[in-house]
Amino acid sequence: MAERLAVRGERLTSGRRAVVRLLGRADGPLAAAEIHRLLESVPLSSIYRTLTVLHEAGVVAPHHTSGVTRYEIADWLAGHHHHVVCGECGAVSDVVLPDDLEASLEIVVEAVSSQSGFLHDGHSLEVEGTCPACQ
Amino acid sequence: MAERLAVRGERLTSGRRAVVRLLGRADGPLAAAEIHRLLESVPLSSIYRTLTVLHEAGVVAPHHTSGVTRYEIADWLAGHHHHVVCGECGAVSDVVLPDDLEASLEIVVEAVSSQSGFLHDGHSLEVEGTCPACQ
DNA sequence: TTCCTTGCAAACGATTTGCATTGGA
DNA sequence: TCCAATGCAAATCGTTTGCAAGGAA
Repeated sequence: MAERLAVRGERLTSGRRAVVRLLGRADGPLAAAEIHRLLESVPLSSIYRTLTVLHEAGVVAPHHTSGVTRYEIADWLAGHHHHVVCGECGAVSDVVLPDDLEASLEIVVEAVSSQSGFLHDGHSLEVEGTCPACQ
Repeated sequence: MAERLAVRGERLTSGRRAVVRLLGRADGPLAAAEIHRLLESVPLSSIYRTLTVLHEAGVVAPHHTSGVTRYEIADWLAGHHHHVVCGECGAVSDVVLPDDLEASLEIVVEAVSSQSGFLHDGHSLEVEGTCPACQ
């Protein structure tokens, strides 16, 4: 993963390492502000720059919810999964599907992309709902 | 649909009607700025307010992509459908699935929500890809 | 006539950027 | 050593809001 940055002539500094470690421990995508709250020593602007670099290097993936952009470790590093988003509080939680369901989802995705003429390179199922805490 | 607003003590004015008509003609969700470009006479702030009111009344549904919020006519009025999003230019296009695929998608959604403990009230499959123009 | 809606401008929150300084390979 | 990364402050972008004036029921 470090090579992923090195190849692009970029450095894996302590600040960047801290952001990656934090995202690795999280159980859902995090917004820049949320990361900054947990990593007070790293200024917000550096977190934004780090997330941009990591995204371009394919290490993290952005995810848009209710006006804020949250990032998480990319699928190829953390494993493929989906999200449930709480319509009340905005909480996002990861869900991993059993292989058979993932397979039938893949069939649906193929259908969608062929019907639209888009070249698809990924998919994410976003389920809207109400989280246990808000119910 | 007009009643939907009337019941809430709100009015279906010419500006609001224009926004709804425009969204009805669009073949994908539109952002406030995009609507404003097509409806120059309506000030941006009124468009934002109109979209908020229409959302609360359940007439339109918000959709978050690459940092901007786009709105489209709600499923119960326009029919249930999904989106393909272009990773290059951000274009969003609607896709309607045949019943059998929609049924298998529903099974997957059930699995996701039961696994997460969320009470699910809707779903949207977001397929990321590259649109014909950007290929 | 009564409220709701509109317009405009100012306020806001999230994200980006310029520039001098620091630090990693 | 050299070039990329950092810190800070100012700028930008999408979106929201206060308030006085206009318009629908």
